[in-house]
Amino acid sequence: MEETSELMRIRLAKAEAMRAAGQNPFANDFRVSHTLEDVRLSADATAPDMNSIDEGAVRYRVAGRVLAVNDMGKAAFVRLRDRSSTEANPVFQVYLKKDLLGEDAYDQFKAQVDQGDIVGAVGPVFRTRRGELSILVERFQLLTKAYRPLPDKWHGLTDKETRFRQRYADLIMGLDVREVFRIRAKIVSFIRRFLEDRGYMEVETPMLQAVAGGAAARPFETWHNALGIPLYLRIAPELYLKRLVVGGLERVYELNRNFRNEGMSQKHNPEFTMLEFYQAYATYEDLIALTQVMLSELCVAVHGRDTTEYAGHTISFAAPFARYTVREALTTIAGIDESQTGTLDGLRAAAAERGVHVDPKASYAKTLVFLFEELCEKKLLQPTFITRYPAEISPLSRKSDEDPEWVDRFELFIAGNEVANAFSELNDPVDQKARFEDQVAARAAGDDEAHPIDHDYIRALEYGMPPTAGQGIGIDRIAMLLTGRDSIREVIFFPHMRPEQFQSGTADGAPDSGTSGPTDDQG
RNA sequence: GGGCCGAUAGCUCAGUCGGUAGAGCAACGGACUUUUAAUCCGUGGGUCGACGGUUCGACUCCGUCUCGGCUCACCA
Repeated sequence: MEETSELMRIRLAKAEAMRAAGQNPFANDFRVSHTLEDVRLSADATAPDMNSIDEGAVRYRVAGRVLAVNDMGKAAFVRLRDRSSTEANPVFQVYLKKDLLGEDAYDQFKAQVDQGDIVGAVGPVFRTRRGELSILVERFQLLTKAYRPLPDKWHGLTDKETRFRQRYADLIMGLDVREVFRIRAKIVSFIRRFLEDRGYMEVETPMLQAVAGGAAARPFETWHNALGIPLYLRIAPELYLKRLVVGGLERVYELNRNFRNEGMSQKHNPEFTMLEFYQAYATYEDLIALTQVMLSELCVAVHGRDTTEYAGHTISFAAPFARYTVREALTTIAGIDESQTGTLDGLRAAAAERGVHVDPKASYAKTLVFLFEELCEKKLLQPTFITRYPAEISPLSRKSDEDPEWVDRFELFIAGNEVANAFSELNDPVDQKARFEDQVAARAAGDDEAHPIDHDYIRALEYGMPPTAGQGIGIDRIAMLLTGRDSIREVIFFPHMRPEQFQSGTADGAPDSGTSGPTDDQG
């Protein structure tokens, strides 16, 4: 019988008492005229003291969640929070006086309202003796009874598991959390505007794909009953976006979710948000220029300046960003002799000298990139473009005109993380088919992340794709960077976690409701 | 997957070298008509993550498990 806490039972009883008195504890007949911040902005300079309120003063109709109540018997301050609340102004207080509100209404307020409830209040503004802007309440209404009590008003929610599982409670209490997601929303809308201003069209391509291509990752697999076939959640939209470029759309972008069935960490969530954009008649060099402008303007849009603080470092988005080839990075950043970076034996020797274990079966291309990731990546704090990747590990990239062993590709690193990957697109269908076949061979040899062949994509290229450059940017990582968060879970509303085990019959009785938990023999 | 750490009231935490637990906030009753984490007096609230073992006795010790955090590995 302890399924419902004492605190909740008391609140349920208060709602029942309201119903018995003909009142609705979940009313929806209150209209708001101003957010709490609107009130502050429109009245702050002019608010009179309580005894000087003009008869005809503006009446504000506000609503919000009750964060705290200071009850002084025949008067009370109620502190409200709404969508306009910020860390600078976390609550706005309204003042209830028994003589003004009326005895019945005031007694109802005291009998009905708890912290956490959502209420509406109407009245003129005034300034208290201590100088705080407040509303003198002439009408007060409980709009939504909260059955569950709020977390500690001083400490808020701190347990990360609870914060992520009950993001709603986290957002009620944590104005800094709201701010993170406001910045994230701003990032997304800025990028959309930025690309649309340059003639890009936003498109949506399949998330359920018969061939999960466009990247090297393990996909989630599902089953389509009607067609009787397996389908995969996309690991990237790349191949579909390029089909649209073949179709003549020339500048397209998609900003949406990808899914990868791989490990979770502070930097990886099974579903994550990726921007991909493609521009015909452009090269990866054009995208380098575009990316510098996009990111520095984005940073200014978010912070008002082109720098951001991350993990104790000031990251500057002032163009031009640093730029190295993979080999140059190994020389300049890891201190490997240039002569060693040109051969597999040289790379192996350099790795051995530094105590880095490399796969003895790995090719020159794989070893080169592996060593870059091991020795250089984490050191790239300021935005840095790394170019000239090996063709072998870039099956969708255009080979360099000067040297077909390399491709016209860059990755962008900031604060030690890869945030973008871009290249001039391979648009020769014969070459693309050959590269796919190499990948098929690699898969047969045990590389389960080798790219699967996509025959329809080859057919699309056979119609002719204009010379094109394309880029992917990890939006979650950009959001981490611009909000100073060290975990991807802090910038995703509902990060994936193992499902909670609920006891059957949670809130109110319903004894034989749940029990649907599989009673399996531990896996 | 490995290592380390954690799980005690609604929330934030303390605690018991083994004798079934405390504080603050929240709640409940009372006082208080300008408070600012309001204040003052009083009260209730816990299967101490789960299961097993040792023991006269386990919240505490041991084992297993669950969930989470950090970290390493993996992962463009």
